[in-house]
Amino acid sequence: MSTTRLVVASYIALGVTARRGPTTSYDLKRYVAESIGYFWQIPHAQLYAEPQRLEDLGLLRSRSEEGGRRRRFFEITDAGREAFEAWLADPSTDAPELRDTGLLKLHFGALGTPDDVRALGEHQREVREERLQRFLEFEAQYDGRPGQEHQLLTLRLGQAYERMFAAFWQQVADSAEDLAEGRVGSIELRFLADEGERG
Amino acid sequence: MSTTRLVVASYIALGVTARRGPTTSYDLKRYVAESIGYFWQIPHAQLYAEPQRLEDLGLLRSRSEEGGRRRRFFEITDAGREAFEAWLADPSTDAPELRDTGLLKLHFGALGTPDDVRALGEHQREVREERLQRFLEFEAQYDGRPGQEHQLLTLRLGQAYERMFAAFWQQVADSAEDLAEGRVGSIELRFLADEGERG
DNA sequence: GGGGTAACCGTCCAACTTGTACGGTGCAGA
DNA sequence: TCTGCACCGTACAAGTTGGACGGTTACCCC
Repeated sequence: MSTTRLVVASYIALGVTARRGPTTSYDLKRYVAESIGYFWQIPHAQLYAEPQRLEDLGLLRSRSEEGGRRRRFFEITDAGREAFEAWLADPSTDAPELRDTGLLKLHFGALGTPDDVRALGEHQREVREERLQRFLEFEAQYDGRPGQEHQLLTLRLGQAYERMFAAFWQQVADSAEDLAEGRVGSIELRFLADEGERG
Repeated sequence: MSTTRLVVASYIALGVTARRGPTTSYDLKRYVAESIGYFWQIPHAQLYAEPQRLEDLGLLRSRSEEGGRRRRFFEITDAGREAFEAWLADPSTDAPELRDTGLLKLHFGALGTPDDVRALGEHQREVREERLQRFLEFEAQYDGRPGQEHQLLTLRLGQAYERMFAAFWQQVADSAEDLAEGRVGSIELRFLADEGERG
């Protein structure tokens, strides 16, 4: 943490602070848990270390409460806002990662039994449907205040995403036997068939 | 690395070794780079440390070449195979993660300009289409040898996945202005419309 | 055959990250 | 008043990371 390079957690801290005004690390932690955390966990220790570092770099400033909980509020500086906006304006990103142990188990499926694969498919479908359900509920909570449209869009993507995975895993479960017998061709992957015609 | 708990990298080492027979850490590194690595990077240092640890746990055994490169080959033991198969047979998994800086930038899109969002959308669409292209080429390389069906299925999912993201980002680019003016409702997310009717 | 270079193979380690344990404050309800 | 829970933050041991380094073999071109 002694380097001057900004990492993703830095921009989360800057972005949340820019949006919310005075923000404690605890606020940051909750913000992440309730939004970004659903697809990208940040260990909370980092959300305490990072704002400190950003203050040293002049991108945030802080003031602490005198009494009581002595909470420490961070605010974004002009330099911080500039750094954040430069990041936003740069469309390039690191290679996206997808850490899905279920897919890894499927990858190695041939080393197990068809029953393993079917059970995996069914369980993963359930998990994905629960997540979908949660995401649908989140959308209902949106209150239409301006400034949330972009989040809403990521939420919609999340919904589509979970739907796609649920459909995928359902097919995996349905075709576990076929797969084991080498008939991968018979799996149509219907869930993406309509997509193929998009032009 | 002194604990006895197995992590994902452990199962990758066990699985690849089970499938390939005698395997060096370097082989492991290449295997990961050419398959799993496209959605889940494992630092190579871990692929050297992990087999050593697994040998200490009795799940792998090794023998080293005498001369030349003194390569160290690992093989799976019965205990190792058992541990791996138990893992495969367990359909539960850790919460999947999706580390996508592009989505994060979109999340904070309201703090930037519509042009930022459009540029982001266009760039991300390109990136996704390149990945899709690569995945389509991979499929052409499959030789139909048995035992690869499960990988092929994950590859197909990867293709659907990239297609979906490409379509999503295209829409983001197309609707950057609408978004900035609060008209998120006008974004149909066509790319998932057909999905919605799935039972 | 010699020289260059690229792929092969592995180790090391300083810097960084992570999870977990801990310790305290303030509020609300029993 | 007491008890529990949400709030708020720190500390640090253990583990992870990426990049530098160093040697070997195969191959190609001259």
